[in-house]
Amino acid sequence: MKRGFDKFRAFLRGHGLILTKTRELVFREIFSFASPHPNAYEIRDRLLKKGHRVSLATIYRTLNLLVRSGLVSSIDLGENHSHFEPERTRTAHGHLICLSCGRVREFSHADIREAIVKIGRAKGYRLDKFSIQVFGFCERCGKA
Amino acid sequence: MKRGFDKFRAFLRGHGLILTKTRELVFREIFSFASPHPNAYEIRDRLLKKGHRVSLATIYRTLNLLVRSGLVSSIDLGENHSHFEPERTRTAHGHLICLSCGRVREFSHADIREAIVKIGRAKGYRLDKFSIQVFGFCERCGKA
DNA sequence: TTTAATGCAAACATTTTGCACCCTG
DNA sequence: CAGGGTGCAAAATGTTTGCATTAAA
Repeated sequence: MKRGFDKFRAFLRGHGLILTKTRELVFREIFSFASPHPNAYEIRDRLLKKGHRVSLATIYRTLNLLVRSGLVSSIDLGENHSHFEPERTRTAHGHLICLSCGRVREFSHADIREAIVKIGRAKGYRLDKFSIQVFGFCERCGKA
Repeated sequence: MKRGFDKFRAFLRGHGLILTKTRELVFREIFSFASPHPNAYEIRDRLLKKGHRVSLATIYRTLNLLVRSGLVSSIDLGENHSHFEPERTRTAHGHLICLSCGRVREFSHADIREAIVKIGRAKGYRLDKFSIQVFGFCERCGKA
């Protein structure tokens, strides 16, 4: 996503930070959607497989920058660590997590989004973002 | 909630476990709603103030039992640890979290609940539970 | 050349676990 | 008395940070 990358560069510049090779690698890995909701370790491993050795410390630091810039959001999939995904305001979506096999599917919810915006407005909040996690058993696992 | 307590006792019995004084204390603390979404440390401190010294290990062990029994749900409020609250299927609600002051308010969403159930059904999932977190700035903090 | 970025290891925070001892049925 | 429960301390995660070194403008 060229647009996103430019935004990242602008964010860095605006904060007196530099666009480095490493930051670009992390950015591109997330925005490649190679795995839809990677965690920090997955990002590290994927980069390593491509021959890029980036430390977890740097990955976390870059992830924090991306989250602060609004380009990436950190999501909770019911595990004990964070997952990350490109922020896509246009295509509002939630996550459907199978409690048995762990599979994560997305679902869109433009209608739900509207309902939430309305709720926020009614309570006087300036909304930033929201997330929805739905837990259950997928078709395959549900047979049990 | 008498009903809930009976359910806890039944769950324990059904798993060859015992209802002890300590487990009852943790259960009652959560269901007292003294603080609406306590984390493990808050539960420990509240019990301590009432003169009950319970170790964090036991609190976590009991919380896990309560979550497994379906009586309590673990929620993510955007901090780095879990919060817990009594499960209330009837009064479906989400959490509205202020990014500035951290205040957490609840909102009900019977309509959203229906939309989600419909989505789950369409995808062949047997739903267990879902959670919605909305982040923004509350009226007071939004002025800035 | 100057300032920030990186890797490493140590520090942190949260949660889990092993083990000796305690309680409960 | 037997089996699970508890506290303590140690281990296991996931994430952040201090510091010496490296790289970018």
